[in-house]
Amino acid sequence: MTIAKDMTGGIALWRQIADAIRLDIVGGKLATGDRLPTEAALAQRFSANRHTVRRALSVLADEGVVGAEQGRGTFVRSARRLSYPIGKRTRFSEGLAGQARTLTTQHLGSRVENANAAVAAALGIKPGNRVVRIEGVSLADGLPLSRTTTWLPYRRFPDFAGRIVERLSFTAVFASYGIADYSRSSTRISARHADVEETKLLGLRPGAILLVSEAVDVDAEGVPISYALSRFPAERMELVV
Amino acid sequence: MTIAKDMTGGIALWRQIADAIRLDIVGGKLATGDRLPTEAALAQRFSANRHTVRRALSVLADEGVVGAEQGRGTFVRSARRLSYPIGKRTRFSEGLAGQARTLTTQHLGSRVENANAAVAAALGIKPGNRVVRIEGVSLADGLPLSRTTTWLPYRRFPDFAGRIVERLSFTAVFASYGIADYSRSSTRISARHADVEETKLLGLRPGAILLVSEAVDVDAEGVPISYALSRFPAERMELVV
DNA sequence: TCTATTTGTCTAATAAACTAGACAACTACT
DNA sequence: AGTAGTTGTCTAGTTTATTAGACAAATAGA
Repeated sequence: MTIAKDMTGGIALWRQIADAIRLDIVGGKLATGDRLPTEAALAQRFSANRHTVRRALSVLADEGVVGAEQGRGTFVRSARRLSYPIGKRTRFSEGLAGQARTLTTQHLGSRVENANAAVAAALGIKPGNRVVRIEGVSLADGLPLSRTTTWLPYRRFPDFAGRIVERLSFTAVFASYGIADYSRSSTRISARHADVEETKLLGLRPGAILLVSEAVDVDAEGVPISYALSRFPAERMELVV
Repeated sequence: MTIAKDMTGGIALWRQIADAIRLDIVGGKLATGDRLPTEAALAQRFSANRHTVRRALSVLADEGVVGAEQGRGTFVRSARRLSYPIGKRTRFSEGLAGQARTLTTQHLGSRVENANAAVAAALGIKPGNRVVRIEGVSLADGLPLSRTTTWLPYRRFPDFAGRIVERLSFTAVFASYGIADYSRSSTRISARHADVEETKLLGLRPGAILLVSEAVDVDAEGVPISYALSRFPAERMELVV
């Protein structure tokens, strides 16, 4: 990975270096326990000052990705990235089972609002129609994995918000509405920088990159039942189709 | 979209503002021809100086996303983002047909090398085995859409490099090896910043975000035939499953 | 024509990022 | 004990990003 020497892209040099090293680690070039090149060597590799490299390393140390030991070197601490499978039958908890010890979902709140153009198009209803909007965050072993906003048609699921706080999973609440099975109709994937709220809720550093997934689930008859906008930290997650 | 006021994340303020406005445009909040808020209003919205906003707008103007007109305001020029479909039968040219007038693929070169751990695992061969590596860039209406590196087992496809320059598509070359049909076995999707080479080849500005797709194609018997690492500019493309 | 609004351009000052060099503290090895 | 190599810390100077203010140039509408 080569990086841009001229700071004309609006990404600070220390961040480019941190991203490049993190990529070597999550990409498998450096395994857990490996010693990184010395600060001097990294400075030469990136054509940067040693202090700039140190700043990048201190960021990675704060993330828990590496750890420096005076006199010995800097070592890789942890190197795992979770995989989130996407397919016809995508279920959140099933997909990540086995990759983490504990998996929790926090419901941050919900409200009824009028559908904007994007939500209406996804759910196949008219803009302005009432929809239930649910905000949530999911965590694996205490580490935030995704920030999700879900919209559902109010007419069909008037008390969805009330039921989601009792039953823990969307699957269970859908079942309570008589929907035994549902499937994924489409998933759109994009990427962008995190904003302030996402940075806070996901425990990221400002400037982190998010994978953004927009998914529509349909019932057995093919009628849209939910539109979910999920944001995953790209440094901790990858999506698998 | 709220942005981080304190520049502690290594992303320059003008870039955060440019990203936020671009997101409003490709996300549909602003349509082609719409007038943006005035520079003063944007400065207030982002709690930044007008000059910082102007820098963000000049970047978007260079990208062709907006255009400023003295005395009148700044207007949205183009707002489209191409969708790249991913599924069991993913074919590059088919997927984008209809979204662009012209679709071209440039072959940047190829060579035979030894498979590293990642490539070997994807192709189901031993690390160190010989593989053909092919570099390419694809363009829609002259605008770069993806940068792809493909690895194939040398034993099975010794002259793949020679044939790809004559026949234009991978599908055609596979057919010349007697592979009438093939399908996508898995696709892993992640995101990161572009490096210098990718920035140049894709015609991006430093610091642009890439969607990274790692795909394995298999023949009718399920034997891996290719491992492709594609990088899409997140500002111009989204992936649809 | 006049006026309010908006983008374009210039100068200047402050804050942050980056570079440079020197030396201390610690480790591993001879 | 001595030495080479590594990370930790300090000072200082340069470049870049950001803010601040003023005014010119163009537009639209009264």
